Formats: sequence, structure tokens, C-alpha cells
Amino acid sequence: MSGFSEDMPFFDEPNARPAAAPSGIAARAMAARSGQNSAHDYLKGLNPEQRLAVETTEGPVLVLAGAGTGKTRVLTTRIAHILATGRAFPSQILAVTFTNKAAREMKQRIGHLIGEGNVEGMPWLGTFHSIGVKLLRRHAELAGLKSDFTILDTDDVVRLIKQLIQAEGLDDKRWPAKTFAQMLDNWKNKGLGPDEIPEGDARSFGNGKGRQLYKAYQERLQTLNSCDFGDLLYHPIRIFRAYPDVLKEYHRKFKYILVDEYQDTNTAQYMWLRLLAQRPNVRAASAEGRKPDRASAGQAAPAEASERSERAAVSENKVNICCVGDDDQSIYGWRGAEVDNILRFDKDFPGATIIRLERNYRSTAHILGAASHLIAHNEGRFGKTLFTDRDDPEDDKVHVHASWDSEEEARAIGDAIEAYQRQKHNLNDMAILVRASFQMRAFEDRFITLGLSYRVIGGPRFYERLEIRDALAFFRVVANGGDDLAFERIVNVPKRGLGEATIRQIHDTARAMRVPMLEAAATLAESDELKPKPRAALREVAANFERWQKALETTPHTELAETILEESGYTDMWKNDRSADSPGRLENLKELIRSMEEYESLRSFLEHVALVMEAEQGESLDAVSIMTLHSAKGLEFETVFLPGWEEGLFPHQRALDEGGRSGLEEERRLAYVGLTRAKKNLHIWFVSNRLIHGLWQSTIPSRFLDELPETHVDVADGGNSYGGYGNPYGGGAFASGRGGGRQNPYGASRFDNIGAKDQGSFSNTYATPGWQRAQANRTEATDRNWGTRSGHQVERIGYGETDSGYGAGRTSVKGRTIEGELVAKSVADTPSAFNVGDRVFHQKFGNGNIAAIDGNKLTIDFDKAGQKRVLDGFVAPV
DNA sequence: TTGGAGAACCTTTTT
DNA sequence: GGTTCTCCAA
Repeated sequence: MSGFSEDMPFFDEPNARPAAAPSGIAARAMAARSGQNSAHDYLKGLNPEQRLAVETTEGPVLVLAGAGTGKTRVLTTRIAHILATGRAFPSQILAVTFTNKAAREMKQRIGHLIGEGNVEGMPWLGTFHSIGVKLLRRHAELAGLKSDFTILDTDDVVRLIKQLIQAEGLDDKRWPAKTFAQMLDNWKNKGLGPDEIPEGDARSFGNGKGRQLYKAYQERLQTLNSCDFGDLLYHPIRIFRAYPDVLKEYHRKFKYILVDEYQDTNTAQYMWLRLLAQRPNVRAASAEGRKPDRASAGQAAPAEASERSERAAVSENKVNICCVGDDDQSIYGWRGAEVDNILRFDKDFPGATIIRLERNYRSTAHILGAASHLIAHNEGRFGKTLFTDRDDPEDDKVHVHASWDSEEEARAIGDAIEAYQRQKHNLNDMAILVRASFQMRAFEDRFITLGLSYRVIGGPRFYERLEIRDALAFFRVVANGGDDLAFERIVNVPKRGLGEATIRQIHDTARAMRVPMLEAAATLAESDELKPKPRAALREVAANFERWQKALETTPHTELAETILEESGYTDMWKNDRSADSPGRLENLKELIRSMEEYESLRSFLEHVALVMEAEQGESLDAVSIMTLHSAKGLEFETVFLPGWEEGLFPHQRALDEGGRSGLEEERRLAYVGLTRAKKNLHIWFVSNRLIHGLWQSTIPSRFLDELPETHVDVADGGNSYGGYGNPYGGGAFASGRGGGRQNPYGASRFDNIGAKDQGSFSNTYATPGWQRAQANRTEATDRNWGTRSGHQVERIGYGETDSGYGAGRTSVKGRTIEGELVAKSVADTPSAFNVGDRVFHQKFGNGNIAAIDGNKLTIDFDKAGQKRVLDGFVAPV
């Protein structure tokens, strides 16, 4: 990697004329004799497929790259190759990634190649959204915006929609703004404007006012000079369509397009790419340009004039698009990603070269075997077979462990990490990958007690913290006086006695005068329409912003930011606040100012925040990483822990409810992503009890455990204090899970074993009457439900409804689906055996007295643990 | 207008 | 269990 830069003499002359870059025939000729390029160091060490992917620079290419097959390396090497062979200048390359992390990594690697700070010489590299911003800033006026528009985050969007819903006279309880925000996002992800959304969608919200609201929303965004995330894709698409000459400009500019994680592109991103990549044949191009209807496409006229030149260009302008992806790692379907995009690539780009990378360099044969076997349960895939030459008998199998509950799970994983640490493993090489972020806390708690350093990636977002959002709102108003949403957020922060009534008045004045709220406030402050108190307060606010806005031109932005927080009284507000978290908040504010230093201006900083919503973390410290499976994609670790493999959590209940079969398959791909993150050691955990919505609920091991191949898996035989509960499968249960219809994972043998096997010191407590009853109910209930599955029947249990198809062992009660409610139901069918005042024992909390009974839910005053609500199946009379 | 108390909601994943 | 929302008293 390090030797690259020497191969690239042209970087010494970044201003050389583009004509020097060969294109068309010359390029093809060069490609044809690419064999000679072996002189380039960077091609060494590539396997034949990788090399093909790097060297097939002309025409459309799809690289199907399985996990750990060197995908990123191929992409960066490909860029290096294009540059080194003089096929294009950096600025003629467009490289799109899906996450900021990936963009950062690629930028780093390429930065190495072409020298840091060579901004002019960098390719257009970034996420779809960040490139969308770049495009939109250039052509903002074509979307009815000014180029200094603000990007709203989800929170702003929801507040804005709420206002609109209320303005329509709709009940914002019945029609939650959040729901509509999601609908909007879906539409935009499909590239649909207000007039293009399906009638059914339009009618389904707000008494049929869906379309109307969408329109009102877009208008409002325009007056606010703002756009939302979806617009960053949606506006460029519309501009490209309505203004062919703009599109042509980019056709000329970008010679090579590279796309990472192609399987995760949604429809809008796909349209965007196609517009950029697919130079239509001349006839199609001019036809599109002539279409009269496309918005106010007044500037389409030059289309005809340039037709001839385009015809000439077309023969040279081949579509040099290269998409890299793995259909087995498509995990963003819930966000509108279309796996289809990758599956039909060769139809979209005829004559595409498809290259498969199947040689895995990352994981042991056991890990690979487990992952491949699991993912084979999915249908509708390209089908790749990952292989490795690695065959080391010393390699560990994949370990499956059981714990009693999430606390025990955290403790066990903590112990395991410390054990690895004693064997001289770095914490940096270990990661815990969870399905849902709430799982993280148990680990954080435990690690704090242990004094084990950890880092949470993508956890509670830095920029989403209250104090940060407040501070940013101040900055936003200074940067863009038209940002009403930000203004509203902080006009009364710190408290100035500007309540709802005053804000409403500012709002109305702004509407009437057709000016931003800040301006309206300034006017109002000078009028006599307000009472003296709010008037004085408002006058101060307006004067402050006026002063700061002036200072924006002259003062360095970090200094200004500090001044703003001081003069507004915001820092004082927290200094006077005596709650426990105020020092932390002040610290965060300092951190915020510090992080601004890296940016040129307040505006560029704000843009970064809006797009990234993530503070860079110091990588220097040795720490265990904790993150969600989603954010782990693209990473690798020597040792990986995968906790929480239980039905309802993983696969997640909602994915099953909303996605049905495809939802399950996506969850399985997520599991696959998790498994393939590990290089050497892989530990999967599941627990029997989990605290969900404040209730302890019993859980069933994930079906994915059943889908792991026995030969590569080692089920830990309960090395922990809860002994016999360790092996969920009893004897040979792995075999029972596969082939033909699924069976009850709780084979009868399992419960027969209880008591027979050595249960460790807890066996006695398990044998209490309450425990036995709970087990009996559980076995019966699960058997009943599982039994129905083979016949594809749905059976009603109690008053809950079982979900159809794939949902198993779960019952939805009162509209809500609660894991483990099944147990409760059966117990509740028989009158509760408990009375208020009874003394009971709970496995986790010890002895206590029942304070209240609500159906099957008991409120118990525990001697040690205090008052808790638990299901009656989990306590036994003393 | 503010702040406290209680109710209601929630919990998948992210640009 | 935790957070946000709503209502009500000062």
C-alpha cells in the first residue's frame, strides 16, 4: 500500500490539462494491454479475481464480494489503478459509499496514495447524501433553494410536521407526526414527489390529507430554505431530469463511477446512479430533454444544440460504473433498500462483467462454515460459496453459550474478555455486537464495575444530546437567519419568560410579514404589541443575533461559538444547574467547540454535523468495542461476541411482524454479517430471561442457533454458575432442528433432564413449586404453539392472537406483542394462586411481599431489591 | 409562564 | 425501566 504514491507522477502536476488523460479508444487500448501493468506494486498480492475486478476498468462491472474477500482493497486499488494508468484525474472519479465510516476509511487510504491535503486532487468521494449536498449546493436555485440551505434532522422534521398537522386542523394524537415523517421518508426513498405518491398512501394519513400535507411540507421547507435527508437525493434526481444540460455536465465530468455496498441502495439512490452512469443513447437523451412536462424545464433548449456533440461523445463515453456489493449482507431493507438493484444489475447495464470474490481472507474455517450454513437458509440469493485455504486444527469452533439473564450474560462476556486479555489479546481486537442498542447498557454497567475500558460506537449520539442540540440551534440561527425551527428551539433558552403565547405571536407576525421568525421578532420587539417583559427579552434576543451574525464575518468561528454560548447565558444556565449531569453537559459543550476547530467555517461544521451526526472517537485507547450489528458491517475483529440470540430480539419481533418472510431473511443476513465479522474467535450467547418493558420475560433461543452446523459449533456445557441450564438443546438437538419441519427446540428431554443432571448450587431453587409450575406451563404452551406450525394453522391461545407464518411462540396481547407473554397467559388462565401480602421468592430478586396483583403481573416489595413488577410465573410462595 | 407530578409511550436497525 | 408528554397548581 505504501509504495503507491511513487507510481503516480501526474500528482506532481495537479493542474495538467484534462486532455492528457486518455479516454475512449486510448483507454481501451491501455486496458487491453493491462497485463503490462504488473509493474505496479499495488497489483501484487491480489488474487486473479481481485485483479480482474481492478483491471476491468471499462464498461459496467459488478463485483459480488462476499464477506472478508477484500472488497475495500479492490475498490481502493481500482481507484489507484485508474489514476496510475492515467485513465482519469482524481476529480473525474465519483466514489459513493453507504456509510460515513466507509467513506472515511476510503478517503484515508486514497489520501495515502495521492498525498494529504491535496483537496483539488481528491475524487468525489462520500456517502450518497454528502455527494447529494455537494450537488445541491451547486444547483440549489433549481430546487427553489439558496445555496446556504440548512439540512434538517429527524427531530426538526417531526416538529415541523406536527405544526403542519395542527395547522390542518387535524388531531396530532390520532395522526402522529412521527408516522408521517416515516411515510415521507419512504416516498422520498422511492423518488416520489407529492403528485406521484400512490393514491392509497395519500389517503391513508390525516383523513386523506396525505398528499396535501406532503405539498405543504415541501413548501414550508422551501420558505425555511431547508431540506431534509430525503431531499438530498430527491432534489438532485429532479434537477437531473428537468435540466438535461446539468446532467450532461456531470456525464462529461465523471469518467468512472464506483459504488460500495450496492446491495443497500434504495430506489432513489438507484435512480440517481442510473442518471449519472447511464449515458443514454442519443435518441433517448434528446427525447428526455424534450419532454415538456418535467417541471419548469425551461433550460432544456440547448439539448438539441448539443445533440451532435453528444452523438460524437457517446461512442467514447462508455458507462464505466463499478458496483461492489454482497446480496447476503443486505440489511437495510427497512430503510427502503432494494436487494433487487444488485440482482438485476446486468439488466440495467447490459454487457456487464460480473466478478465474484469468494476467497475469504478473514475467518477460520469454522466461522466460515457456520456463516455459510446459516445463510444457506435464505432463498433468492446469488449464491456464493466462500472458501478458505485455512485449515488449522488449533482453531476454535464457534461457541454457543447460555446465561440466565442479561446481567449474567454481561458478566459472563466480561469474564471471557478478561480471560482473553490475560492471554495477551488486545481489547481493540474484541467486539460485542448487539441487535438493538438497549442491549448495550448491561455491558456498559458491567464493564464500568470491572474497570474494563470499552467504547460504544454509534451509541447515544453525541450530536443528539440536549445541550449539543441547543448549542447547534444557536449556531444555526446565526448561520442561517431563516432557520425558524432552530430559532424556536432556543428563543426561550435559557428561560426568558417567552412562553407559548409570545412565540405564537412571533409566528403569526412572521407569517403575515412573510419573513423569518427572527426578523419578525426584531420587528415585534420594537412595536408596542407586547407586554414590557417579553418585549425587553425579545429585544435582547434580536440584538444578540444581529451582533453574532455580524461577527460571523470577522471572528474565527470557534471563538464566535464560545462567545455565543457565553453571551446567551447558555453556559451559565448549566453552571447554575445543580443536577448531576450538568458538569457532563458543560464538558460536552467544550468538546463541541473543540471539534469545531477542524472545520473551516461555522457553515461547513454545521453541514458535517447534519450529515454525520457522529463525533469522531479517539482510537488510541485499547478498548472493547460495543456496537449494533448494523454499524458493524464492514468491520472485522479477532474476537466477536454476539449476545442476545433469542426469538423476538434476534430475529427481531418487528422484523417478523412487518416483513414476514423477507423480514426474517433480512434478520438472517444480519446474523450472517455478525458471524462473518470474526476472524478467529466467535462466541454466541442467549439468555433465558430478559427485561423487556420493565418486565422480566422468559425467552426462547433464536431459531438461528438451530441453523448453525453442528460440525463447526461447540455448545458450552454451562461453565457458569447456572450449570445445567447451559445447554439449550439437550442431547442431539442440533439434529432435530434441521431438515424437514422445525421442531420444538425445547425437546422434552431438556426438561426431563432438570434435576437429573447436576444443576449446581441453584438446582434447589429451580425445584421450587413456582418454578416447576412455570416450566410446566411453558413447556405445554410452547409445545402447543410450535405444534401448530407444521400444519400452518394459527391457533388462538387465551385472548391473544398468534402471528401467522414465521412468528412462533409469541402471542400478541391487546395490540402489543410481548415476548414470553405466552407463559403469562397460560398462568393467567388459571386464577392466580397469589394474594396481596403473600411472601414469595424470586430467582433474581430474592424474598419479598406481594404489594399488588394486576392479572398475572405482581408488584412485589422485595427485601433487598425494592419494589418490582414481575410475572407471577417467576415467583414461588415461600 | 414555569415547574412538578403523574400518565403515556416506548424500544430495531441509520443517512 | 426510562423517557417524553400532559395537566395542573403556584
